[in-house]
Amino acid sequence: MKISPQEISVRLENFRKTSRDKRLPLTPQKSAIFQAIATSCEHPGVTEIYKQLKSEFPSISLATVYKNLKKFENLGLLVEIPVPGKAPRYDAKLEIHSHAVDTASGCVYDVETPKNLSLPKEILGKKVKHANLIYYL
Amino acid sequence: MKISPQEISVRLENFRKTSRDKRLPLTPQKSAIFQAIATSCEHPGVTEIYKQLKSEFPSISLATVYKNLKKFENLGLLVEIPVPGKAPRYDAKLEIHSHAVDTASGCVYDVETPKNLSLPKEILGKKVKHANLIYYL
DNA sequence: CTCTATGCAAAATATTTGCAAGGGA
DNA sequence: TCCCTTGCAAATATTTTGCATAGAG
Repeated sequence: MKISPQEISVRLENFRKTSRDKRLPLTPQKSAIFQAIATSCEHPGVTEIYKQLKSEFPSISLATVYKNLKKFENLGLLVEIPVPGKAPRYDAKLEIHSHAVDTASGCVYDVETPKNLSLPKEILGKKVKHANLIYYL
Repeated sequence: MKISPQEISVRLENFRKTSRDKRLPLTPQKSAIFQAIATSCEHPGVTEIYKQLKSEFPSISLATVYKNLKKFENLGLLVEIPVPGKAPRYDAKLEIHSHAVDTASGCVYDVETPKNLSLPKEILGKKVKHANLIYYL
């Protein structure tokens, strides 16, 4: 599953626009962290992002990654994808996601969401922001 | 949403049967932990379970709760419901079903699974044992 | 009797916070 | 200049592990 260059552009542009609108400084670290998520189909977690950026920013700290992820979430730029028994992953794609968890090996796979699944827009009077369908194999 | 007495019986019986089949001792703590989940529609998390059992078993340790939850999961007796930014909750309902997570309050609700959702029976050559659809509000 | 479970304490992980210095707009 | 951000270190929080003992089957 690959992300198209167009889709990546949309995500990055959205990130820059939001930063501008909220008058938030756009630092190299921030951009790199968001980009790491927006350009990846691996749904990286905190540790993966930290390790990946370590080469580009040798002095980057884990706290910076945590702080930025939290900020991005609050800004609605990304979504935390919880995976049972695993560290949460992050994704800049806001539509529904599906995962298949191999309960024996612990591996997590991306799978296509059923075409016939139409999500309710609201539940209990609240807007559905995101949905996660998890299969256990 | 309340759980019917019949449903609770089924869950507890399943728990006892599995323990017998696997020749696992059935201790009071274990039973209490499973029961706390099986009889609750609140989907308690580790801390809630621990606090709840503290009165019945003043010397129970958090480690025991963790160990048993992990064991129950491996036995397929319950399912972890991940909640973004919050501690995971647990659920003893094993059919394919859906949850709605209020990301602001952390509340977890049972909701009806869309009728039009037809799940694949197999993914990547492995049988789908269970599936969980989680909405984030 | 055998094997798993329990509970304690310690260790390992994971996440958050405070604060001084640095750097975008 | 004005804030926000960074990175370090320390503080917390969370989860796991080792081990001696207790207890179920």
